[in-house]
Amino acid sequence: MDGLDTNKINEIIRNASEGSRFYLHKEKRQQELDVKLAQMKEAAGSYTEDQIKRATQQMDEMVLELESERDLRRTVVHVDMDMFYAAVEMRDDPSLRNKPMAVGGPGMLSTSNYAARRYGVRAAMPGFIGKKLCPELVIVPPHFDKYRAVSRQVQEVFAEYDPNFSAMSLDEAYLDITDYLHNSIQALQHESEDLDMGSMASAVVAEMREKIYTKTQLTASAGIAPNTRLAKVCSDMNKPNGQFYLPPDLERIQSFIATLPIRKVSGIGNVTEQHLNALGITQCSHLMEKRGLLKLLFSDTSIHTFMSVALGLGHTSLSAWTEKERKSISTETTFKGTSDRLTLFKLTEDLCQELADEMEQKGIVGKVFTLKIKTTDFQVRSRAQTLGEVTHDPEILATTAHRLLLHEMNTSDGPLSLRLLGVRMSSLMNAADMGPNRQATLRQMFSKVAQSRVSLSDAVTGNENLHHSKEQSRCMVSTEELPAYLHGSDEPSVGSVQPESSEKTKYKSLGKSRSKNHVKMKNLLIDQFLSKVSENYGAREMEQYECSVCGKLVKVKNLTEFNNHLDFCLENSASCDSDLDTSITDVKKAKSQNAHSDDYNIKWKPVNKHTEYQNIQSHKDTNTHRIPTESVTNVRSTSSECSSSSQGYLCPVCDQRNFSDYDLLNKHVDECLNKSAFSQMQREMDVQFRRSEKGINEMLQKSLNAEPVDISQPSSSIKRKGSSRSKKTEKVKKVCNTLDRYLS
DNA sequence: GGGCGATAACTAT
DNA sequence: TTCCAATAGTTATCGCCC
Repeated sequence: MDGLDTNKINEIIRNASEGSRFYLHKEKRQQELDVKLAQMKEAAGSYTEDQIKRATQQMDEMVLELESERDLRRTVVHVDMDMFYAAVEMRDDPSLRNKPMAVGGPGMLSTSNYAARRYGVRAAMPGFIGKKLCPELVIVPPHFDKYRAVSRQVQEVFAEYDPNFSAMSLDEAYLDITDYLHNSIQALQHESEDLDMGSMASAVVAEMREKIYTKTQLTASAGIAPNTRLAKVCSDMNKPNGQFYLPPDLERIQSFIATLPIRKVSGIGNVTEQHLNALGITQCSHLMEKRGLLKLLFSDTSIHTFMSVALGLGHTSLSAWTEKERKSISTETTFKGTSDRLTLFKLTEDLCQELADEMEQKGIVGKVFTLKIKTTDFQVRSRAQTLGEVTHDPEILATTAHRLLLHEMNTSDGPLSLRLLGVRMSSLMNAADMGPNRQATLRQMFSKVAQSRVSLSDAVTGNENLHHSKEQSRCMVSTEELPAYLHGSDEPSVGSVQPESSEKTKYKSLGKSRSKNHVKMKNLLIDQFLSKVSENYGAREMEQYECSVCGKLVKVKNLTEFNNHLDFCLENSASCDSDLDTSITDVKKAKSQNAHSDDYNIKWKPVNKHTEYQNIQSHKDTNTHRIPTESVTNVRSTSSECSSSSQGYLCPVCDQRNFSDYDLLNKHVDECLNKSAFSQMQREMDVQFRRSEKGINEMLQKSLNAEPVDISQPSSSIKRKGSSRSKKTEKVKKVCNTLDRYLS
């Protein structure tokens, strides 16, 4: 690209973008970087000679170690199709061949042909600027299906030389042709005496490029070197339609590397280049010269990379390098900026569906969900949440995404106006590795509830730290807001405790297929639970206790909650007359009667285990608490006379009992949830919640006889429940507790 | 204080 | 007349735990 008037090009680009939000943002970023660079320079100047000398010695050890791992035995090829997308378009439309053209859209160009590059039009440039640089520029929309088809043809050629080649993208791949060369040389040795590996490699690669051309009418460039890093640099040396061979010779490599501009190295981009430039490092040999300074200024990972570059080292095994498992999967979309909540929620949901589909198709599930947003001012933010379990369920992703998005909306100054939304899943694993029980079991569901509570509160706490907002308690995501926004309603039902109204419509409308019913059901439970927790408790820390009765780790807000859990556990295993089961069975029988009973005025009968539980207080410094075993062993010995297994478990969905085994019940409930229509299920569950709550309450009233004790308080200031809370709050809290019990 | 998981931002292509 | 992407890996930082 000699003779390019870069000054003129830069001026046109500046004129075209100056004043735009994008440009302003870019300038701001550069200013921030400049500050960092200045700080770095200052730090660099402050080191004494002695410090640098010592750092250099330390680096020498690293260099020795790296050098000892040098392997020059492999012949690696990097093949890169020339201006791939543009080349395909030009091949298929001869009228484009002599014109400056680019593939892309008005928003962004993917590739340009060499005619266009003369005007400064290149990849990653917006189309309108391309037009400014070159008014006659033809912009062709991309045809990915076509590129994929061509790519397959090219890869067929690659496979002839290395069946285990690594495709980096549609137009780029690494090949290890060492074995191919050995075989060829053996086959040819009878004919010629002086076959050296170098000319053989060059000939083989030239032949490969020729085959590609014959097959596709497209040219490729290639680099041949002892490792991937060098091969990549070499493929750029004689572009287009050329190749470059760097022999496996230490001296040749060193001289090749020495004058190589650092920016030519894959992995060193704009920002890293600026960092290094600030220290006077412009070519690779400088990296070695200033290694002491680098050691003092950069992270271990960075200096390791820098030294590898300086030595001309790289990967020599493609399989070890590229066959790493995928670490994340994502999708994102840019749109005309909007602050319309309904639109943003809908978009988010669509993205989640898309991501879920792709994950399902690839057979992967993930555990960490990340929402990415870009404001109309080009500010990029990401918000992540770790899910209770691995999944690729679109509903779970969407629910999580909505929570995070809503939180951003609530914490933003003024309306949140976005131009990009993205969703990403990481911590991936193969869906097949999840084992036979792919559906969430009830047990998992319970743990999911607990974990969601923790994650959510963590997420919010994280945000508090970020924004230092004083209004954070208000920011606790109320999932009850979602349906209102999703349906365009003006009235988010924040704060209302009416499980029958808002949530039901929400999930009904989200529901698309019956097979997803169980997930919806679980989401519903979680959301009901979460919204109430969030509303009443704010984002407080959860604590974990080990229940000596059921043996599970129970996550609770405070000891009172755990107290309640223990009571339930103890009562449940000790109860010979099966009050609980009866109460749940009664639910079904009576479900037509007074389904909307609003009786939340449960009078929790006292649990006079105060003295026993006080011991727990001393363990409060850790997050996991263990109940003194003596205090429960007694209870257990009495209860063992009448274990729950002899009683059987009741399916809360269909009324079938006789499940002697918890896991059997679990499976059955999942099936049940699948079978029934969702809306009906929800109605039933709602009724069951209340009835079982009532039943539990009655049961407790019968069997317990002291006032409840809030043991999170010092014994001298034991409070009666509700004494310091409003009636409504108290009521809601009880619903929460009941739900907790029900789930446990 | 090291190891590690969670989260957010950065960087490269 | 308008008008600057999409995807994924890496790194930094914080808090928790031992």
